[in-house]
Amino acid sequence: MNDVARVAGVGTMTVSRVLNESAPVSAEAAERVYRAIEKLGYRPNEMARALRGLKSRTIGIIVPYLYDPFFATIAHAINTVAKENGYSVILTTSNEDPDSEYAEAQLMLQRRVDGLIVIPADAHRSRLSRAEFDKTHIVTLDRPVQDRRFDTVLVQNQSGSKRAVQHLQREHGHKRVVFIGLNKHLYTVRARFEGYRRAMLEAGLQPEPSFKCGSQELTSAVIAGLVREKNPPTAFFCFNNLTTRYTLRALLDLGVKIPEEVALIGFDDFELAEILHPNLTVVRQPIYEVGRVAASLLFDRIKCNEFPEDGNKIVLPVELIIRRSCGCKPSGRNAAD
Amino acid sequence: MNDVARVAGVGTMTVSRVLNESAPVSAEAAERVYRAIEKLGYRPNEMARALRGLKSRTIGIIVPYLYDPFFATIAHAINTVAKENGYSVILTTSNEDPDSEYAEAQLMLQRRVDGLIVIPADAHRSRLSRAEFDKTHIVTLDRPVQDRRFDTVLVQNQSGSKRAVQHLQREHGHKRVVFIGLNKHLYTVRARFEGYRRAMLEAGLQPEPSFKCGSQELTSAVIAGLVREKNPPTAFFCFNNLTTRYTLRALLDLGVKIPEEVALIGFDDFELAEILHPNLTVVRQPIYEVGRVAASLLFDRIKCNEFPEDGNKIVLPVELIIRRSCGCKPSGRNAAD
DNA sequence: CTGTTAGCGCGTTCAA
DNA sequence: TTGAACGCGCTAACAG
Repeated sequence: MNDVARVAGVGTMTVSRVLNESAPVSAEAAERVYRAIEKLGYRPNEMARALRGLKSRTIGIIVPYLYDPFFATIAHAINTVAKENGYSVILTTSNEDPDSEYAEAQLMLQRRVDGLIVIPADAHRSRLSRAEFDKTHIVTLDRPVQDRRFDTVLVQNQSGSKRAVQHLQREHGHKRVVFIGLNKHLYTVRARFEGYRRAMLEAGLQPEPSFKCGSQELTSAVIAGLVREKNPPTAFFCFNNLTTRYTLRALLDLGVKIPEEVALIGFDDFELAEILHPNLTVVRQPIYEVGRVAASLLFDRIKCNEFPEDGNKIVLPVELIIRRSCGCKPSGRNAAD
Repeated sequence: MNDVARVAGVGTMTVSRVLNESAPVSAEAAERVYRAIEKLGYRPNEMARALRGLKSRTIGIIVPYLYDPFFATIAHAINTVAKENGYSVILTTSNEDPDSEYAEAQLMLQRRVDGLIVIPADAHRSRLSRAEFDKTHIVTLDRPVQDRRFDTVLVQNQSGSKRAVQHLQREHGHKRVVFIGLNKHLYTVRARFEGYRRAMLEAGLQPEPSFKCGSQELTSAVIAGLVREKNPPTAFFCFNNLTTRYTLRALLDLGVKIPEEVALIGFDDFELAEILHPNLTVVRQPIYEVGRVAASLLFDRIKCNEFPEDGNKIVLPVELIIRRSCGCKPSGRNAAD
């Protein structure tokens, strides 16, 4: 910057002012500065700017995994909004481990991020509400934490699940619907199970969850056991993409026909759902939108620099996409909602 | 840091030395410093460290899109290696646009990244070799740029494609195999097409590429036209995941049976490939490995701080995963390779 | 409208 | 072994 100032024949402050448009500068001085910048290929050092005490123009994102398309899409959405706001994004993964999440969040603080967007690893053991994060804006998404101060973006997990299960019950007469979950620690598993449970209870039926479908092998074993029973389940409701895939695979290996022998609905839509045979009926969540909204919330906070007692809790709607795996005919119509 | 020094009753330099282990410090002084750090919850300001002229302990990644599982997986791999090296990652997307890529790369320089890993948007118009990047370590992957100085990680695009097409020709007797590409600008499209082309020419057959399958609609139109011909193609070779999906969807809509009426092999494996009906035969590339190797290369450069005339060019092997869509029986065996 | 002074938090250089 | 002074590149606050 000194060089620029010298070449332009002005003081460093004038250069700073030209760059930030923070104060009026005479047209000719500005012109000389621009030429000097061009000539020297000068770029301001963002580190120094941040150090000087203002904003780092950087936010952090912590997701469990990046290879999961759900999280990747969210990261993409956030990054897009960040760009629109002139921000950069530091991204890292927690591997669903609260300790790792905490360590990464601390590291981000050390890098002086202006805000943090987190998909919390474990709601119960989250340490994000510790005092050290008091002066950092935090938005959580997909899963909430207890701390009321954080803005949170969720989807209609419970009502979406309930609607899907009711579709199986009311339109297709299913009595024995089994819930396939990943594990019982995840907030989303519990919320979606609760929707399923209510639909079952309200229909006078017995909820039957399986929370041990964390791998293909486990899922295959569970499904095989179920299918071999005297009165096997006539439908499955799968918690997410992964469990849907495991269940599909297990059913395929067992030679069980969908939807003739058993019906299936999954939570979370994906690209190949309508290419699979049969097309999968799913509860679609607005993934990209979740990311966008979370990022917008964060930038609002950053702009106002407010730390409210109670953060916003935004719940985005989901949509039941009727295809064939539930037993409906290929009309391509959505559920009336 | 001043506070820590005061509480510990030492100078700031002693604190610095304890933190960096950059010089011997008496055990008792170190102990007092540790306690003061603990008490105050002190964390060093990474910005200031970076500003002081050394490393920022941050690398940048630029990928075209994040919602593409291929790129997301690579980002995940890089992030994992970065963590192992105590580095943070700034991540952004170029949207396949060289201008955007250039702008983002510049921004990363302003943030003083120690190195950059890029999936170049367009090999021909890349501006990564400009002088401003002379002092930044850059590794490219998936696609090369002309600049010989960069380390590059690629996969066997050409030989992998050739092998797949030869499998269609030799094991299943296909004569008319059509190549489905996304567009002709992408390096990977050209490389994989070249493998296909050679296989066809060596078999005395006419290569037939379609480079206009950039969307479902376009692909469906192309496939529909082809299928209606007098002697329609008996097999398709799809450039990547996306074109495979488009082609599959088009064939499905037209009611064409795979592999009975036409065979299909795609480049790049994906989770659902063995759940689809029929299971997809694919050329599998070691995605995670590509990311890992690229990151290792970058950290080697950062450690040695060398800027060689000629960078390494590493080509990772691919594997033909034989499933059912090529016409093979469901034996589950891989090709002999 | 413009330049000067000071300091953000750290690490290097030097002297004690 | 330790501390004091200086400067990395930038900008807020004040003078001019």
